Amino acid sequence: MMFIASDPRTNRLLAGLPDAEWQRWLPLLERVELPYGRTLHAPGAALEQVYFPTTAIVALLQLLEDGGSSAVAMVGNEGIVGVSAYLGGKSAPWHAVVQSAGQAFRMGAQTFRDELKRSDLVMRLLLRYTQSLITQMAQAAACNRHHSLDQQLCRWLLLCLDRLQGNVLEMTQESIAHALGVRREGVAEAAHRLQEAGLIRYARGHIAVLDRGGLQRRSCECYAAVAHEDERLLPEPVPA
Amino acid sequence: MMFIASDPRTNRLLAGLPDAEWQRWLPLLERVELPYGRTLHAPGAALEQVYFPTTAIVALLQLLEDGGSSAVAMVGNEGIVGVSAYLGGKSAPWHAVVQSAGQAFRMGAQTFRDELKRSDLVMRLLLRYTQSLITQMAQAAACNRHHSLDQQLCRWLLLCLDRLQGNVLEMTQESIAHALGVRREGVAEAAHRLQEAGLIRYARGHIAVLDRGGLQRRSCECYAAVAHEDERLLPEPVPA
DNA sequence: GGACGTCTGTGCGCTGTCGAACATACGGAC
DNA sequence: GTCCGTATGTTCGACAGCGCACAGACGTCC
Repeated sequence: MMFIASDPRTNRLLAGLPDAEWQRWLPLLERVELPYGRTLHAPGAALEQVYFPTTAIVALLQLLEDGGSSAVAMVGNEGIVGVSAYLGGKSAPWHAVVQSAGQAFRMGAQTFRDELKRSDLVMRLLLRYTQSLITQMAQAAACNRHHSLDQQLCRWLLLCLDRLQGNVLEMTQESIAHALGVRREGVAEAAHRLQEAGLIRYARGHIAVLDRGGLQRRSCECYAAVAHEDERLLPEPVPA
Repeated sequence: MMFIASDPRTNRLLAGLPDAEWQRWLPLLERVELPYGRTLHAPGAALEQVYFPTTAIVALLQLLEDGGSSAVAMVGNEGIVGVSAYLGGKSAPWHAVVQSAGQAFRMGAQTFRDELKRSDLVMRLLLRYTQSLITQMAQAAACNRHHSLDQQLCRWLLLCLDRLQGNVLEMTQESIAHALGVRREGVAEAAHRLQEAGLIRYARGHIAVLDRGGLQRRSCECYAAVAHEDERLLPEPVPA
């Protein structure tokens, strides 16, 4: 799709690095294309690489024994995939799966840890991101309990939209169902209602958002709550 | 109830401190009695104190605009209430409410931050706890989506039990309902079934666990998953 | 241009939880 | 002993989402 090489500083964490670190990190970062569906980390497996998405979106999925799943957070150009690298657990219990294809920059986990030891400022940047991630998870827990599928679909679309340029999402109802932990049929019905209302238009894996404000009004409070905390905690996005 | 002064090192994080820090921290810690229902932190409010529970249990509740709620994590003698103090957010979006009365040791948030700057080891201890907390939240999100009220009640009782000495929990069905984000009536029915099965006995705010193994069998996998990660990430509890 | 795989649409009965209304029971205060 | 507040028991219809089964519809590859 997009073969344009994205700027590493499209990623808000990389953009938030002090100049000294930025100069040092640049040669350590490797650009990678992340195809839809690629698994970046599996639960319990040792973490080899950390990823800074620029145009890709990664979902952190908690998988259950019965095959059920639920996204606990989404990571795009505002964050990093692989927080356990610095939290100290070496592995994490969730799957990190590419939800929307795109690019990311990656760094070896050990290199990353070594870098963190050198700069307190960078560590603080990452800790703030960690709080933003926790906020997403806490909100997801409450949202899963209380809000309707329709509301959650709107939330999910908005979260994706914020992490992409443009207004078209490349994802099937099946993959959304997996992320939300609901049936595909449920997503189909909800998506149909949104299309009827003129908020989106979709076909075979392409979802065009036509009325962003309308989505926000149909969404539960969870989207705004998370977005607001992100604003508070994370570095500004770099303007295109 | 319990007027016996608990040992600060009943808290596993305090117990995991290196000796030098332990000596320095001891005079900085203040013992407090935490009555049932006390709010330690409100969402958005600046964090003044951090708490290390010893015999108390604190629930982190995500509150929604419509009055709905859901516990995103539970903090007892294995943890600390107030992670945002070191994550850098100054405040957090959830309520920290005492779910089971008992004692804790507290420290001023700024004092705590100053101490953290002095020791990398302590920081690493706290980061590992952070991962354990994240694990709880992620599991809670998936659990809220997929598991039955019965299973979740068992999980909740077991989580509480692990953080207390003895086998009696002092909590009403109402407070459990609030924590799980369900109706009191639902908890009443589920509790009745557990009592019928001989797993618990309860009356007016006292719940005696009679068959812990039975609870584990009825619980969803989420309890074991969280307990296992705690084991992996946190310092050993000190033996009584 | 035909075949096949992927993506989406739609129907059914089933079940767990909700929301509301009400009944009972224990326990401390006076 | 009486009263009142708190904790618990029970039942009702309503409904969102599930699980299943199957039917189109579009794209792609030979």
